[in-house]
Amino acid sequence: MFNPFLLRLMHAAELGDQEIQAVEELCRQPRDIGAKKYLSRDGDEMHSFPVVLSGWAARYQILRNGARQITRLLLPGDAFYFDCSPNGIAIEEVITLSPCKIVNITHADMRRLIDRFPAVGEAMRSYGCMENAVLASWVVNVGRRDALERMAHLICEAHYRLSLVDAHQGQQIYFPLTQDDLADVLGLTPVHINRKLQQLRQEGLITLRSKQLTIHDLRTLQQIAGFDPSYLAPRVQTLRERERLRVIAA
Amino acid sequence: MFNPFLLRLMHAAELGDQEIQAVEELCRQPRDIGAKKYLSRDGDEMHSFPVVLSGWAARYQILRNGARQITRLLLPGDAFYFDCSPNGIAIEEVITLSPCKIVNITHADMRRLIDRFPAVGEAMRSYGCMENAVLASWVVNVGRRDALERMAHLICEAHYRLSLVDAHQGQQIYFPLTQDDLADVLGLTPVHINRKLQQLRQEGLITLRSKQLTIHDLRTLQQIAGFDPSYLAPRVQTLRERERLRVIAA
DNA sequence: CAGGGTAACTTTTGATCAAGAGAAGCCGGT
DNA sequence: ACCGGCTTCTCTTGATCAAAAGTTACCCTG
Repeated sequence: MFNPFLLRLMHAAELGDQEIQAVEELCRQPRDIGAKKYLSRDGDEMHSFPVVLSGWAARYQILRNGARQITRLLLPGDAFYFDCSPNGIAIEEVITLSPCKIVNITHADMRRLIDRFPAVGEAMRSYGCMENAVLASWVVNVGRRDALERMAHLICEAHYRLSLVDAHQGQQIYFPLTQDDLADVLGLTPVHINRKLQQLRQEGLITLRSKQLTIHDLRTLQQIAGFDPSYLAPRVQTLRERERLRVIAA
Repeated sequence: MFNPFLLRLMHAAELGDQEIQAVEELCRQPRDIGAKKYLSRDGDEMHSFPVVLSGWAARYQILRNGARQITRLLLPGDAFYFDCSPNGIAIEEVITLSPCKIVNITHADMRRLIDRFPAVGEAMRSYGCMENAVLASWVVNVGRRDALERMAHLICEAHYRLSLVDAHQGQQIYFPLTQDDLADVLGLTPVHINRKLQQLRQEGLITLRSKQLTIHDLRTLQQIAGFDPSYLAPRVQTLRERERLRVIAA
């Protein structure tokens, strides 16, 4: 089993063998956890942060009127690292959307690691930039795109992000969001999601059945969404590095 | 003149005299810059990052259809640090919304500083968490709040963030956003912004004239917005530290 | 038989279009 | 430096329209 979190970091900065080994070390004891379990609750003191090694999770907020907005999707390789207020208190809830493999890394361990290997600190910063970019793209999505464009953009984003940590990823991806979840990601109602999903299906762009999403026409989907993956693109790698990445991912 | 960037970092982590001095060192050469000037353009290689010492700036994206969405407001003390793709290319544009005092810090300098003083690295991480939280709250704002609530929330956020770096801040704040800008922050049209602004005025909650915003009834505003500042709250400080902060801010 | 998905219909919110009033900067002239 | 007068942003308001939300009920499948 390869480690998608490590892969993320290697996309973000060049790591040597020692660094790689040290990161692996921290991911030793993953635990399996079911769908709809909390990884963090509002007000928790975060001595450690969860890292998703497989499965999907979501960070969200609930408003007074009961409305929910998902503010982030945690896909394999994603960490809940830049997600607490400066006083170390979790400000949002995180829930698994599917069965997941999770490892918890203490902030103390991470700090020690960064002190020893500055490159890891740089990789985390870079990872933070990526997260920040995704978040900003969500603001744009919800703020300025209509329902169909939002759906298309989300699908493109998910597909691209998954492809970064799983080379075997084809046009068929595991997509465990229910229509209710989608509504809470895109700031729409479930009924509306359904309609727009229909539209994408009718136009022959996707099929989505029992959490399997197949993309038939990525080009058109990107076209609709105005999707440009450069905001997620990994740093340019040397040939040797790319080779090593392939070995690790195998 | 105190340094709001330093203040931000001190809210985020406990810094000693040496760290403080070293940060001050990096902010030595601020430059004045007018309104509507670019601090970063799409595709720029970011060898350094701008820090806003006074004035307002905004990060935004433009869509194919010409629509603009502001994804972040840079207030005094804010840094454009977690805002490039992993390959170091700026992915969004940043423009000043008012005359600003800006200092550019090279990534190389920052890395050296962090290597020497891990506490600064921790402060930057913590600052990143705050940014991330603001971004997430914007997703919620645009995704699940109606026009009036969004306006109210933005005002509460701006007021609170400014109060963190300027102790003299009262209920009257400098608020240079035009109604067009507001529209692009909140994902609405300028016309609609105007109407909702009228409503807030008529209800006696605010006055806004020539870039001066006065908040008459913060409580009700927060009520409307469902605003809870804990996501922005600084880490708890010791009494001695708070004293020192006051001296620095004076 | 419950949860998730679909359909039809009504209502609301916010967008669009258009036109005019203020305000603020810019210019040349004294 | 001071002053009209011009241009260009901003802001304001009304009328009309479309997108998406609310509501309710039905269906399908595990």
